[in-house]
Amino acid sequence: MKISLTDREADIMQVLWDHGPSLVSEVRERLTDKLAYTTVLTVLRTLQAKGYVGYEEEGRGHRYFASVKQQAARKNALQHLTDKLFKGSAELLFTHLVSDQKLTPEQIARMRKLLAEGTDKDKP
Amino acid sequence: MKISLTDREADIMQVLWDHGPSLVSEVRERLTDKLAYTTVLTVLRTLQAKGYVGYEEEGRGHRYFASVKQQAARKNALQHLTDKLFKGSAELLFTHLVSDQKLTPEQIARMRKLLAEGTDKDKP
DNA sequence: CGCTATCTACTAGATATGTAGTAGGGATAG
DNA sequence: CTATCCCTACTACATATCTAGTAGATAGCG
Repeated sequence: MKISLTDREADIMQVLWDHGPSLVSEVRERLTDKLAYTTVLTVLRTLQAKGYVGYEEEGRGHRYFASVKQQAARKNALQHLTDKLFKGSAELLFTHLVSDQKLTPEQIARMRKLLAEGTDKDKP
Repeated sequence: MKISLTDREADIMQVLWDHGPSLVSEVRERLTDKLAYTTVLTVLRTLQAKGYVGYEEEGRGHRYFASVKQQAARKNALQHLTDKLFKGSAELLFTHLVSDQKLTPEQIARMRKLLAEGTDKDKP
């Protein structure tokens, strides 16, 4: 499934991924930006219409849960960005990531390790 | 400057970055999607309003040019994505990049080299 | 039972995005 | 010169996004 989240939708999905199934009020409390209750509800309904969240009845209200994996959303967004601004080259994106961000030696070390593992996987 | 491009805007900036200052008709010809002349013009004017492109008179028409660097746009987009979907962690984004994309051994090798250079830069 | 708090559903309006048409002016071919 | 073509400016309109208000249901309190 193709997943495309707007900024605000991403904020809300983040809450659901981090905290699991939540009531509207719980999502609202956990958002950094303080929005009206109905605003949060509206976005949740948009997400539901898109098929990215579901909910189950709980008492008088609904408990919403993410129905797409964070991994999938990340992959989609990364793919989209790669296509739109990096000519489809993940390697090019990586280059910018390393050049622009100020990475600590520890981060670089971990990244190297990860790359080494990736190479090893080719000969199991 | 904060740079945020919509999908279509990115398409058009890409043409300007790749081919340099261009007439509307030239931009249009180079776009993958075939759009009406006026559509391209409208987007260029939006970009101009945002300060991302400028133009100079040329004969009867305008020759548009990017006034923001591709590097800057890429950095901004990467930063935005990192913030929105990767909890602000470039390292986390990198992890997904390596896991999700099918990278060739050559690409991995080049990435390792790049990381090695990054490490070396710390002790010049 | 009636009041109040809490929910959802529906509605609303501003702004952004995407696409394109019409009007009108200057250049150009005959 | 005049019919045509290319180009910009302005306008239009559908859809998406963002935010929030109003209406109405329900549940618990006293």
